[in-house]
Amino acid sequence: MLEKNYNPKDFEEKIYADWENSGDFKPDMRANSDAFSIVIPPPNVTGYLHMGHALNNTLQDILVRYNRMLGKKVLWQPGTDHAGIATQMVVERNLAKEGISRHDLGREKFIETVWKWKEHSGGTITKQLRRLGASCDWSRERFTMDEGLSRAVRKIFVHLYKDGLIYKAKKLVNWDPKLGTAVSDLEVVQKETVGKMYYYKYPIEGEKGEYIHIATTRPETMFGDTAVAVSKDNEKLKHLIGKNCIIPIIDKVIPIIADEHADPEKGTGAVKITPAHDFNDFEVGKRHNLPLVNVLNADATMNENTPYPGLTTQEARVKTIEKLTELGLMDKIEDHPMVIPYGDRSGVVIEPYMTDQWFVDAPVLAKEAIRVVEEGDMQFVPKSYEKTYFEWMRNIQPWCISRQLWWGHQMPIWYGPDDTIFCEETEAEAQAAADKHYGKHVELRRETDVLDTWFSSGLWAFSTLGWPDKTEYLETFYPTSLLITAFDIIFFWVARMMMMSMYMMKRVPFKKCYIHGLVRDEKGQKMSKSKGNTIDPLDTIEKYGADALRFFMAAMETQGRDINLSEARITGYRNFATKLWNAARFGEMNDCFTNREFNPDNAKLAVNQWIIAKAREATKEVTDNLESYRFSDAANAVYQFVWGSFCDWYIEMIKPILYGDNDADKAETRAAFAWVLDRILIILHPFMPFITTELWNNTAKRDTKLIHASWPKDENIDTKAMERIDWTIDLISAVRSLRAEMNLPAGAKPIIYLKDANTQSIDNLQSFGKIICSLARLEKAEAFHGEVTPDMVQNVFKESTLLMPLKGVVDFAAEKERLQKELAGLEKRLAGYANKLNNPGFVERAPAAVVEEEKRRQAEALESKSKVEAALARIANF
RNA sequence: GGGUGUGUAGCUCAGGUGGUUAGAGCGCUACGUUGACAUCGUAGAGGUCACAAGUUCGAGUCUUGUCAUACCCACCA
Repeated sequence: MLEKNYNPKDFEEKIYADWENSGDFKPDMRANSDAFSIVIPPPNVTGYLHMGHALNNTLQDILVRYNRMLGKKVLWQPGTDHAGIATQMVVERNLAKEGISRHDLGREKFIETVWKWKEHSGGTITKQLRRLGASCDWSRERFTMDEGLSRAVRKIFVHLYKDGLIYKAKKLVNWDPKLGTAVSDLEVVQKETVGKMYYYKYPIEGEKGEYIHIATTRPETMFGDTAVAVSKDNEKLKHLIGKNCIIPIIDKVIPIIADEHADPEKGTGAVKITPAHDFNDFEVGKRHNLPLVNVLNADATMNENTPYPGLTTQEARVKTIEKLTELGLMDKIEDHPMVIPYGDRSGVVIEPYMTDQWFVDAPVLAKEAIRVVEEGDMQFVPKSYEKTYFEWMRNIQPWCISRQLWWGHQMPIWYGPDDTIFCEETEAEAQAAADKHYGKHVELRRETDVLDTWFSSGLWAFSTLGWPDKTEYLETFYPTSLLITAFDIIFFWVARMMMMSMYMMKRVPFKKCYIHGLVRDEKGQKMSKSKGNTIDPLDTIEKYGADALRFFMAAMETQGRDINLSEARITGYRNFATKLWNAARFGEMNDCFTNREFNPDNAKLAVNQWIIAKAREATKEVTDNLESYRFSDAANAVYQFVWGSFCDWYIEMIKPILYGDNDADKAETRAAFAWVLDRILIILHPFMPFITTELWNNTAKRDTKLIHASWPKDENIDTKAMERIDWTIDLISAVRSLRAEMNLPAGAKPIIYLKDANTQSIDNLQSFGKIICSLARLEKAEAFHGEVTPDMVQNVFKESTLLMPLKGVVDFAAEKERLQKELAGLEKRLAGYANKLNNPGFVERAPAAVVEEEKRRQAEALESKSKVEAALARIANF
């Protein structure tokens, strides 16, 4: 028995628990069928589900469930990411509340604390994914820091190192002074700000009263200047090339050099060169062999190479300007719009900073990753993201993978007493290598840096399947079929997975990559905690059910576009679920589910043939659209079929049969109803797994669970059966329009005569007369005479020449009088408008808006007039 | 500066290779409690498909340009 009301909270969690406990998400490894696999984009282990996850995982689950029903061996591999920086920050923040820093604890204790915290609050997001209905094989859940995955990380690291593709170098990197670590280019966000441009001058050595004028946004870095550059094409300044100038305050002599980096059009034409604190200057420095002078400490305070050790850059800037002014060297200060780099996690200004770091030779790895996409071994959906990918891959820079953090994969690097590097998978192997190298036992020191989180994420597609071991799962499911992810992660993750897999596995990590957009708020604004416009998907699920949220995501997902969250729309899809629920209850009340013996190809009644054909047509549409990743089209096809065909027409049309007394017709119709409802449950299941399962379980005793029901393919669609009822529906709609147009009272039961009907329509009228009369509320529907083709009949409907004798139903005399009165009124109004608008005084002097309004009213009245005239003409016959 | 999108009904958006009358949901108007459903039904109003030129028998769809808008990358002395 179905409950009267659709209440998803009553069954969603129960149904999920049953799937999980029965192992329904596990692939049947013995099955002799194709494999389909997806690896989940691992959410942060300590994260919470947000709308982006809801979208991402709904799309994955739809395809996973669909492919499972196709009978494939399906694996959806779940897991979480250790999220180095993010997690370390959270734990540090928690410690800070107790007044403890990580340094108080020490590295080992701190990592222990993080693990404890992970155990404690790590399961949240996976529980939330279950609530959404994600049918991942949780028995295979992995974590990027678990032993197996760590082994994979060490192995590939050593491999890359020995191939010369990982190297250590002292380079200028993006330095996050708050976190005290290097970060990659991708982790830096540029923000527009209004800053100041400082213009001042350096005295020329040995030429009293001569100066070179420079401009900078960061005067405090002048103590790190090791040259001033001028273009050799700069007519005004080129005479200074080869001379020296003096950095004021510290009175340091530096050369004036020729370099094309100095654009005569910009600033003063002369550029101070600070190789240790600017990426461009670093390159200039390399070209001219300039020394590097570091002026900052790791926490971005000034160091002892400056007159202001310990001060912040801001404080030092003020002091420097004061001093320059005092020395009479300041020219001017101007407001200057500029872009400043910030750490995307820490939110502080990122400093270019000289340190020893580890790099992956990304330009080399990118080659194969580019080639396989060019050759179509991996395809982006939508295809346009290929360009973004190529653009980035072709201009890729070495990837800085070392982080001066504690939480993460410690690099498998050991140093000997003379700093010789030993890179091995285990400490024992490193020790052995070192002992051999030195010819005696030595003490080794392990590299303290950990790896960028994305290094381990880059291995996700194969490390989760058991690599480096040769496992059955790796054999069966690699390369994975598909990756579904958001566009903002193409560079971070997709690109790195491609590089890592091409390097290590010599195969693509996934054959296709579906990229979706962002979920924004109602107004199209990006959701963010700081704006306070985030909506918790769990709240939405609580209110409307997981099915409604899922269907919303599917229905809104059109390739290449962001989704604006709309509560009204989610409500609409909850209503859709209610509608389906009630339709099922209708079936139950009419005893449709007792006899499940039914062969749809043997249906005799036209309505049943019709709905079966429609159901098959809808199935094909859903199938085709899912195959081409057109989620919205697939969702809309089910929606239209369920609401527009099944509920609006089929149920209405079978009422006379079900309430009638032809037992054979009744039996067939009941069985057909059950068959169609089953079909709906099957094709809707990937989108709304909960309600469909609940209805499946409550409408029959089944041998197969819905989640494993087989997806219908290659069916014969009887278009003839569709046309007959479609014709009938058109006729009923036409009559209904006419009734409304003629203001017929609800109780009126007129007769219609179909003018010039042909044999087909005569036949249709005879077959469906009862249905037509019932749904259009007619006394009788009869054919007129003559030959008319079906599309001409349409025109007949259109022109309203459908004959509808209404004597006795409508008082024509009164109606005529009413219409004539209305016409007279309209004519009077029209005369008024014409009078006004023909008056030059009005047109010239009245405000334009008023004239426009008057014209609009005139047009409106004209339109009404023609309608009334048409109505009068129509009833003139009676 | 380089690149990629977007601009269609009051709102939010669909509209594979050009092809009858451009669609949906919400909102709006009128009617309706007819034995699944008011979380509903019936009917209806509402569009110069941003603008301009071009290709074509035919353009929302293709080309070029303009305007508006969003995002990505790089740089900014």
